[in-house]
Amino acid sequence: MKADLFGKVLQEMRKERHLSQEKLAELCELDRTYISLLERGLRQPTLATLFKLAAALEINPSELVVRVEQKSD
Amino acid sequence: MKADLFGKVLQEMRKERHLSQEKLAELCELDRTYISLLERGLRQPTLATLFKLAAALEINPSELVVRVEQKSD
DNA sequence: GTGTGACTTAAAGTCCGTC
DNA sequence: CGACGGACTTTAAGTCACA
Repeated sequence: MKADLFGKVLQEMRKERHLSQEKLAELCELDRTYISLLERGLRQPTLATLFKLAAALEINPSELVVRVEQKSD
Repeated sequence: MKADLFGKVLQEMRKERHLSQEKLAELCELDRTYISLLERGLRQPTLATLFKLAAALEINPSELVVRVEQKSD
């Protein structure tokens, strides 16, 4: 599992929903720049952060993980 | 999402496979005491750790998360 | 609207051990 | 075999000024 896979998935999901990093950050109550760090693969989320992000994206946390798995192939 | 849900799922999955904490730790190259901390809900895994654990349990990472989601209900 | 570096604090994760 | 503790190192969490 490459370190930046999650970030790419996150960015894709965010853009599919036409959200800015700023707006997403607001929705999940995280810092804008932290979203940026995640998308660039400079941070790996904890499970708790994954759940927050999934909630903001209105998706099941497991669905987010599925997308990461698919990218692993 | 309660803090100890993941730990319970992890312990269930481990026991289903008749693995000791020590053996699981060896399989995923994590510390023996850390598995214990996870199962007791005193630590939350990062995404990378989730993938390691899932690999050792021979399950998809997303399946692990699904189990956590189910417990949330 | 985002990238980036620097930073502090909290938590992840290790290693030693005892019971 | 697992709970638990202490001391430790590494990394995530969370924020900031600035480009």
